[in-house]
Amino acid sequence: MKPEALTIGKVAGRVGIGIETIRYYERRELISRPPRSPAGYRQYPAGTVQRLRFIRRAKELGFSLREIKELLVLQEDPKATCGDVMERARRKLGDIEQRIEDLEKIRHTLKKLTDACGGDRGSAECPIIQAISGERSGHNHDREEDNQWMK
Amino acid sequence: MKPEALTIGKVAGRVGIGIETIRYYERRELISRPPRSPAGYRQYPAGTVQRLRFIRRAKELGFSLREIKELLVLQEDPKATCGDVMERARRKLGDIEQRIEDLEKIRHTLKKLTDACGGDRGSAECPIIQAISGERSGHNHDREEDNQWMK
DNA sequence: CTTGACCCTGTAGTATGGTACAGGGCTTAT
DNA sequence: ATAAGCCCTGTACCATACTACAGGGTCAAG
Repeated sequence: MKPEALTIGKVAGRVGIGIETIRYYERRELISRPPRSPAGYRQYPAGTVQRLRFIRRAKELGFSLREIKELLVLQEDPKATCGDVMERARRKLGDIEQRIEDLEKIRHTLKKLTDACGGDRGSAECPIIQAISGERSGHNHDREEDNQWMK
Repeated sequence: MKPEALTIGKVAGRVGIGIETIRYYERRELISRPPRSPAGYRQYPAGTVQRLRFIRRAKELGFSLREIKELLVLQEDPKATCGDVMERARRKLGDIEQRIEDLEKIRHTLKKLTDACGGDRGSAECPIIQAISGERSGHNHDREEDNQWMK
């Protein structure tokens, strides 16, 4: 008896994900089709648990399943280099930094808006509503679309 | 002839969105069903253009269509106060700040990882791959799930 | 030998925010 | 009067990452 042969439920338990998720990953080809028991049950080698943890952590780093699949291919390709991996990590880093920047702009605008609002008044006169409506107090009548009001 | 009565195409053009999007917003009840011409064409009052711009800008601030609908309801409710609006804006601000924080953690980890990688070596020995795999060099064998490896 | 816990496939639904037809009807300029 | 260019409804599809059945088979304990 090998130390291997985990049922899907055991694997799910060890990784901390659902059974359906594992089958989903199989369909998405992030893990390969495991051998089957005579009854047709999936029999996973211990390595699958590692692989699924890899997937989970890569997800936490913001990689999509599609990107994780690429990473897994690289990991197993003897011709692939560390540089290939780094390139992807760097691209993702750039991605993340861009998203942070975008969110910072939003944060800034939202902060200005909430600070400008006393909380009294009716909602129609609310400076927040008015700002979103485009009635900027600085009476600049925008020249048709393409304004970047959040600045 | 009133100054009103815009066809859906004109409205879409003025706002800079697609016709299908406007019909989608109608289904989502972000805009109300406009009156129809004898032939069944939608006839929009000029206010709809403003309303759609409101929607677009609120979207830029990170509000979902569901939340925007709430905002639009507040805007039209005479009993609603500015405080109701501010509450939503503040919640969204908190949201955004949380997302920024999460992304900062990711950014930090990703930066460490890319810095640790020379670009030489095969992909299997890549420190990035190894870190995601859970083979931390600091040989701390994690006690089964619930580790926060990104710290 | 029965019961409950587990496994199987296949399909469909969730949420989000649209986009893309198909198969018609209307309008407008020539 | 005819063709281009609008408009209509209804349905299906895109991506993302699952989740939830239905309807069945299998396995282990008592």
